[in-house]
Amino acid sequence: MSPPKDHRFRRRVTAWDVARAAGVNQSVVSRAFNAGSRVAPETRERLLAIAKELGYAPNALARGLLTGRTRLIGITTVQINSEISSRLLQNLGLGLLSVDLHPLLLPLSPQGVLADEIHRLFTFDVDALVLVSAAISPALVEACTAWGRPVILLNRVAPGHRLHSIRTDDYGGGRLAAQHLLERGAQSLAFVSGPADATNVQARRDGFFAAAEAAGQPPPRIVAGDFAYPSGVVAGRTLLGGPGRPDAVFCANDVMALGLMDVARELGIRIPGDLQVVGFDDITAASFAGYSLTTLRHDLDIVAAETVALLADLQRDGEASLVDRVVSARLIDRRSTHDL
Amino acid sequence: MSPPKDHRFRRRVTAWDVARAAGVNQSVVSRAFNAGSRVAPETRERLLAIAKELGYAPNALARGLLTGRTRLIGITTVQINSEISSRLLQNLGLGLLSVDLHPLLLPLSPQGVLADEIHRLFTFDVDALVLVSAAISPALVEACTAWGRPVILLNRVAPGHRLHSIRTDDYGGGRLAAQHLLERGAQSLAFVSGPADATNVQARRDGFFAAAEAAGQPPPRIVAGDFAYPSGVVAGRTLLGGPGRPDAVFCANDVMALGLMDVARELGIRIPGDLQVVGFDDITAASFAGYSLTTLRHDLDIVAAETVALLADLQRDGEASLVDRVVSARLIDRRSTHDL
DNA sequence: CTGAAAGCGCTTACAG
DNA sequence: CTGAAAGCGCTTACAG
Repeated sequence: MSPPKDHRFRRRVTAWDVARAAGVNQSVVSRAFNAGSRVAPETRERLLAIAKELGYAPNALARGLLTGRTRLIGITTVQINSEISSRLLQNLGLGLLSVDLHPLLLPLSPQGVLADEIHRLFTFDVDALVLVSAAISPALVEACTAWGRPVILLNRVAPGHRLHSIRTDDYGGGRLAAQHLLERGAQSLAFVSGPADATNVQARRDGFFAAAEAAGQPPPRIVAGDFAYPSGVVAGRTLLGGPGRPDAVFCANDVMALGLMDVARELGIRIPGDLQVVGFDDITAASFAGYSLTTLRHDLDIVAAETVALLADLQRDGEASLVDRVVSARLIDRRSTHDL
Repeated sequence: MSPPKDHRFRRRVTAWDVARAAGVNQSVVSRAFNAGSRVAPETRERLLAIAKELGYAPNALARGLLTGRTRLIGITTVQINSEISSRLLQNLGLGLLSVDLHPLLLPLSPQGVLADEIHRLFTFDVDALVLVSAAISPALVEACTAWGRPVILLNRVAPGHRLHSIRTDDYGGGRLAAQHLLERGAQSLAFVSGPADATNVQARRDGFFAAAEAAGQPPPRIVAGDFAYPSGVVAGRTLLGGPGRPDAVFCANDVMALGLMDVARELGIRIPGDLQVVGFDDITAASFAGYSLTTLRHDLDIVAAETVALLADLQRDGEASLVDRVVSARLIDRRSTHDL
């Protein structure tokens, strides 16, 4: 086989250049860069040195095309800019790099339809897919199934499908919230909800209600929210402005809880004296001195680490038995439920 | 040329399958998928229909290998989990997809050395590189220069090098902060700084000091910070706890300003009556009712849009003249400097 | 307009 | 242990 002709667009340093400089066949260069291959140790060292000098490194695309393993992991996420998603993405990305896997991103606007866009990742031949906090539509499940490679859902579930799932225990977190509030003497509970299509919000609510019922409480009052700060303010005005004010509120996320706390401050309602508040997420602002919000913490490093471990296994073994890992949420006890 | 044999690892649907099903040559299938190529319109339609049925789409890796354009854009960022970085990443990613470019992520831990890791992106043959708020070391500049393809710095500069730069006007923002505070009657200014290696912090400080001097003020007092909330609290205690308390503070970012405001609240110092505060970034929490922080807003959508436009140009033309775009920061006037 | 062929940069059986 | 060759899935001159 002969060395390649000049490239149309640009000239890269290739294995042929190294081979020529070393006076060996190109395939030997390839072997020098593949741990498993038989090469004379001194040959390998010599080739590696020449490669370094020439600035050569194997082209990952060509390798991927040939081996069927691109080491590319498709990651798709709506709202990278939410604190939880972005922290998860950071942890995940760092973990992937540590096992020589590379995140190819497919960010989606909230209005975007994932099932339509997902094919972009397929054309790049990603080895696996990680869906971060994305809504899982039937069309999406179908596309993933037809695709035939591993898919991991983060903080979402799609029961009855061959999709791996790694997630925070939202139900357990909801239970903890109710138990904690009741232990501290709460008499009338309320819940501020999130977007209707987020399956994890439902789980948080269900856990909260179940624990309340188990303690002999009537069903908590529910106020709608959409995860954003202003909806927490609105919920606060609704719950705290009129008669029948609850003495304990569990918000489906922290940001809304902060809005509700700001309303309480405005109305002169003392926290935790007159009102206890619990959030979910443990965002940075929850620990600010001005709030000190008790909340349920996602263990995102665990979620990320488990995801990376699973992906590394899949690279080795091709397939793995279906994973459904639930990471428990931890209650972070702060002043919004707890006087110093 | 004959159709390929069975693949070692898995069988994809290829252009050959479509060609066989349609009774044409594989090259015709390729042309059907390339807008610029001559194919009989009816042939194209027929092929597209068959492709759809078979679930065929051209493999982006093979295409990239051949054309020298992968449509992959390397994006590297330290701390995706900071609100500004993650919002920038979200905007950027969305913009890239809209021009059929794909973000390959290289996240870095704060201790990570970018110059060492950057080669990973080179092996994937990315068409260009975008560095988000990364420290630009000489080694990094050298690696990028040797690589020879376009590099865009976001919110950083590296004067004297062939690296494009698109950034917020930090200096101008610093000036605006000082002017705004002085207009509102501030008598003694202070500045809470950020990490020493962030070039944008220096620019904010320089602008702030320059405008103070231009107004005949003595140089503001400086307190060190590191961008994190606790350092804002410490700065607050330092500045507000002792004698010679300033009546106006400009913080290098919002998070520290919030820490300082929480200290003021604790000490019973009224904002803006006794103390005016200005931040930088306009993070979500700055607009919370409990803070209502006046701040300088990055126009991240503009930064992202300009970046995408530049990358799209580069795809078309190969090279472009060096871009150094400065996007002005906008003062967002809230209650921390302004009674209702 | 379509077909046959070369080639992108690599990996991996297959000989020797 | 090394060389020669085939092939991953595509694009693009080159003929006809």
